[in-house]
Amino acid sequence: MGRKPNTESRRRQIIDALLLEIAETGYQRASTVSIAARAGLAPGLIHYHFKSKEDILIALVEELIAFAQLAGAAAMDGSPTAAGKLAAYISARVGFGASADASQVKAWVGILAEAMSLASIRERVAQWLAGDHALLVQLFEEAAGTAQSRERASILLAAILGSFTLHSFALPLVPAAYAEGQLHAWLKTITGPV
Amino acid sequence: MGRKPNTESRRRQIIDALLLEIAETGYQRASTVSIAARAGLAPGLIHYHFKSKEDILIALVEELIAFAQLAGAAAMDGSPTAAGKLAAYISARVGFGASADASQVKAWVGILAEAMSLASIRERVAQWLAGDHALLVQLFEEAAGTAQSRERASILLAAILGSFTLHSFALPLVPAAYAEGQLHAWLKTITGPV
Amino acid sequence: MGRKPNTESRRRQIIDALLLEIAETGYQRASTVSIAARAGLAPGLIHYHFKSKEDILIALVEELIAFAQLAGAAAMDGSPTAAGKLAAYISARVGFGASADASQVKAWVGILAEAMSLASIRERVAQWLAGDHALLVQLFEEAAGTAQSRERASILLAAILGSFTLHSFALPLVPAAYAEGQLHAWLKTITGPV
Amino acid sequence: MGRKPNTESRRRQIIDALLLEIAETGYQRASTVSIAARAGLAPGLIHYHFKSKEDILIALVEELIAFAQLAGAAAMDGSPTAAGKLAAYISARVGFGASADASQVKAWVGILAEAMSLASIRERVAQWLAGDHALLVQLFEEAAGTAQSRERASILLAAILGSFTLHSFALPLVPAAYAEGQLHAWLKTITGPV
DNA sequence: GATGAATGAGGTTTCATTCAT
DNA sequence: TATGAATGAAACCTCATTCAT
Repeated sequence: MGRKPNTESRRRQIIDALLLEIAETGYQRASTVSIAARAGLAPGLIHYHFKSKEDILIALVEELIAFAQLAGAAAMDGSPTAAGKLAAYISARVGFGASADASQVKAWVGILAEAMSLASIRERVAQWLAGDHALLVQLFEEAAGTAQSRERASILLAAILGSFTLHSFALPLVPAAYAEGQLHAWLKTITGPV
Repeated sequence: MGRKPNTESRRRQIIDALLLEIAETGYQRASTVSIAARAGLAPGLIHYHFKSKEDILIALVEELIAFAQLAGAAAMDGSPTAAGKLAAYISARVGFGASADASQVKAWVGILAEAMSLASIRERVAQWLAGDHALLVQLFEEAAGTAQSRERASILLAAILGSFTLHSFALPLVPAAYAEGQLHAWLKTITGPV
Repeated sequence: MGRKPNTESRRRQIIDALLLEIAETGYQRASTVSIAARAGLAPGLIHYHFKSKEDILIALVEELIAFAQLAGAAAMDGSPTAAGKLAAYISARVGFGASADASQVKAWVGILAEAMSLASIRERVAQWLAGDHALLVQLFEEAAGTAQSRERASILLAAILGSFTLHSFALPLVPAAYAEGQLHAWLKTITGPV
Repeated sequence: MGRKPNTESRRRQIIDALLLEIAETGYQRASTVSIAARAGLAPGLIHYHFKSKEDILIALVEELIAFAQLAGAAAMDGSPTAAGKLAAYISARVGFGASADASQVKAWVGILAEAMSLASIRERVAQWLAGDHALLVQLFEEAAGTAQSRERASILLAAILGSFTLHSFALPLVPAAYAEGQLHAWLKTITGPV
């Protein structure tokens, strides 16, 4: 007796709607009403399932981070060597365009922007970036020695983040899948051929 | 009779105030009142000198682009070779920390974010990026042949943009001036030693 | 077959929860959800047992009035004289701190406040006050003659109500059980020693 | 040149409007829109002159307290003796009905109610009550010795507060100006005839 | 040019009440 | 009876823009 809880599916609906809204218009321009409309829900329902608009964003960020981490871990598991793991990491991060969702990339750009002014988001994203950075530093050390491993990890992270931004601009003369190829080529200059 | 026009200095005051506001809280959270307060002006003056809030942002973007182009041109002028010009371009873009203002970098990140949802800004920034991209393509062709020049120009742009974003997070373990060194090193693997 | 009705106990649960909510945050700030939570019930149950939120308040007021009347009647029954009944009435009303619940006093203050703007509550409370006032007038007439009996009944009622309010502020320098002693002393100046 | 500030008169308009709203419907039921309407102002103007709705209430409380303190001080100044000051204090507080505004009394009842749940108001009112209490204690000590001075100050304060509440109910059989007479009579039983 | 008040649309959030299960 | 989701009407507040002086 009693009604079956459906909070989980509703939360997913709302989070997905926010992702699309961010991809199209950005977090600030996404109103709770527009989010509800896109999710096909009544406006008041948003705040039944989430404490605040910011809370939805936090949930979305958690989900995207979890997704990225799973994808990265799965890709790296296939390679026994540090150099191979680095290559796998690159492919997992910038190998979009084929399977991965274009909206997700755009949403990431919007989230990185929001992180500049929203402390809760900034901290969570910074924590994630720091974790990835530490992982990359370790892999570079194993694959190419201690020297410059922190610098290399940094420029790799920067190039990945920047490729998201550049991708969002959809410049006509920027080739479709340049990032993966270029980063693999750069990696080889450091670790040698796989 | 009449007072001497001070529109130019007032506009500069307002634009500068917006830059700081964007760097600290983002464009959307910067209100016209807060911009005026930071500029030390009365709120009503904002719309006397600018048609709208968006107009201030456009003016700021124009100024930042002009500044970047001047800096880039000045740096590249010193080198006769294409490889040298590429190196100079890199230094001009990511050699911040020493001279350039940290607020400017943060403001760029905020502007890139705003470009995602504000058409006028997106178009202007896209045009600028496209121009730089074309320039880089040409330099890579001169310095290293036709093959992959568009890909190389793209990853370079991405790395530069991403280093702005990463810089804004101020992660503790990211070295201070990694970008210039790493990008120069990468450049040498393509153009050979200068 | 069927379940045994538990409406009465459910109603009591809800009414008790409202009392605590009013004592802590006031009637307006008490939401039906928070009342349900405090009662340990599902939100939907509130409106199964009560037509509206106001209805719960009305029920609570009825209960508190009934409680006060019972206490008063019981106390006065022990005294054969009018002066004794007045003394007993005073003790029944302001002799809190010992047995009576501090929450009840706070709730009364909140209810008196709500009576200012909620007609249904105002009328019920006014009716009760009028009844007590009439009773006090009669007792004062019996105990000290007709003159000023209405005035005396009024100031006594006022002092009792005000002591509730003052009690809620919990001022450090207000003694714990001043009201009973002072009102008894005042009473003696009118009726003479018991 | 430039527009003349009129914030002071606007703030007064808004505060006065809130007083009437509280007297008629209570603080919680007074919406910012209804306050603005009563003041004859546009809704948005409320938040130009006040940070929040609570802020208006705080300003109103400050004004009412200042008014009460002035009235009390003025009245007490006329009497050289402690007993006379006590009598003057009583008249200043409960001598309403003739000149003083009935709305003010009702507003006080609403404010005392709000103090139960709004910390900022509670603290300010408590501070005021504590101040008056201390003053009364001192006067009672001068006029009638140390014994019970705190108890007497307390019951006097309670009777005053309660007479406000009772006044708001406008019970038909409660005489118009009972409080002043009864409290003066009570005072004489303590200090002796003036 | 300059000032600071005024406007009103729109945003997020709360919540009493209803309803499907 | 009971559950918990759903609804939609406010509520408070923000703010770009306009206007009177």
